[in-house]
Amino acid sequence: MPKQSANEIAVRIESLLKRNRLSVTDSRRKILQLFLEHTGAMAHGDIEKGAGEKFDRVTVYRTLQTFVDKGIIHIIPTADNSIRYALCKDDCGEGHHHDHHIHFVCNHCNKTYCLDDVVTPDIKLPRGYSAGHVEVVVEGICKNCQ
Amino acid sequence: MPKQSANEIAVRIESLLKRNRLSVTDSRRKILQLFLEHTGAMAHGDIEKGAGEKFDRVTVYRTLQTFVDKGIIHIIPTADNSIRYALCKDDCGEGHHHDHHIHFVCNHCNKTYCLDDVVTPDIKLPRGYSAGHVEVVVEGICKNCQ
DNA sequence: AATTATTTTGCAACTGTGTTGCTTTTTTAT
DNA sequence: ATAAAAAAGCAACACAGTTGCAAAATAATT
Ligand SMILES: [Mn+2]
Ligand SMILES: [Mn+2]
Ligand SMILES: [Zn+2]
Ligand SMILES: [Zn+2]
Repeated sequence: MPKQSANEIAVRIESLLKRNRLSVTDSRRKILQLFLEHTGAMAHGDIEKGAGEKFDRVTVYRTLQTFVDKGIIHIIPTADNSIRYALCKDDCGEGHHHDHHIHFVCNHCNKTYCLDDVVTPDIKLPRGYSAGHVEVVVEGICKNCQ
Repeated sequence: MPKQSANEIAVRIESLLKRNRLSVTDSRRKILQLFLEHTGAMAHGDIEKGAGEKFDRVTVYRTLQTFVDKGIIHIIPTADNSIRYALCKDDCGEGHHHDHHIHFVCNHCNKTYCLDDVVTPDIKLPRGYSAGHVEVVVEGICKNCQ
């Protein structure tokens, strides 16, 4: 994949917003850009800082919520109760997330990764239970920290 | 298993505390009792309410933290960022939790269950990643809500 | 391009959760 | 019974997240 110019990225961001019937605003552009130029997942704090204190805290909360609702980003649960967000790469849309990959939290660098190629396993539940979504978070040492 | 008398339970609680080298106090007794007479997991709020507003909020926090540290209870992560606690049934101890079961959250009654008999699956990770703990939370409809 | 309608933002104020320092009370050891 | 150690309660605080509302920005219409 050739490296994209800043302009190409901007176009891509705008089209992503329009495709989701969202007004194109500074905060949405900036926050989407952060996600695109970031590999791992981001905590709310990272995003607030990354946006350069240019936007109000409330705007960041509302923007993230909007993106989750539209299926643009998804939430990653962690044991320490600190929500992380990451871009959806599957065919998620308004009202339906289809993220079937697992998540990895590195104990060393503390980064959170979407392992898009590792699908969630089938879990055999006891009689009477029926499964909807399965969430898997693996904790360990990541590629870069070995 | 024969139904235990109130007295038998009290003895069991006290011995559990002593085994973990913890002073036997009212709050610890009461909170352990809540866990024992409860099937599912409990949120902090449930515990605070269940204890009958008899103890300070801070005491409840500190008691739960102590129990987690000692390997008496474990934390269950959820997507909505609300921590739940449940008794450890495996051989957990101070500094080492060994809870290898999965967790189930019912979308209907909103209860959280430890499925002690369902062990966490082996996850095949991409080259370079090494797994430590694996956390699985399944969301769906529970036995009682079908 | 200008006007209007709609949506989003920022601000302030508030709520809820969890933490910390310190004093008093309770529990444990002697 | 006394002394030492641990835990509880209180007050104050820090921090995350929410809400209502007026101002600003964006989108739709003329
Ligand atoms: Mn993901
Ligand atoms: Mn459990
Ligand atoms: Zn790492
Ligand atoms: Zn249920």
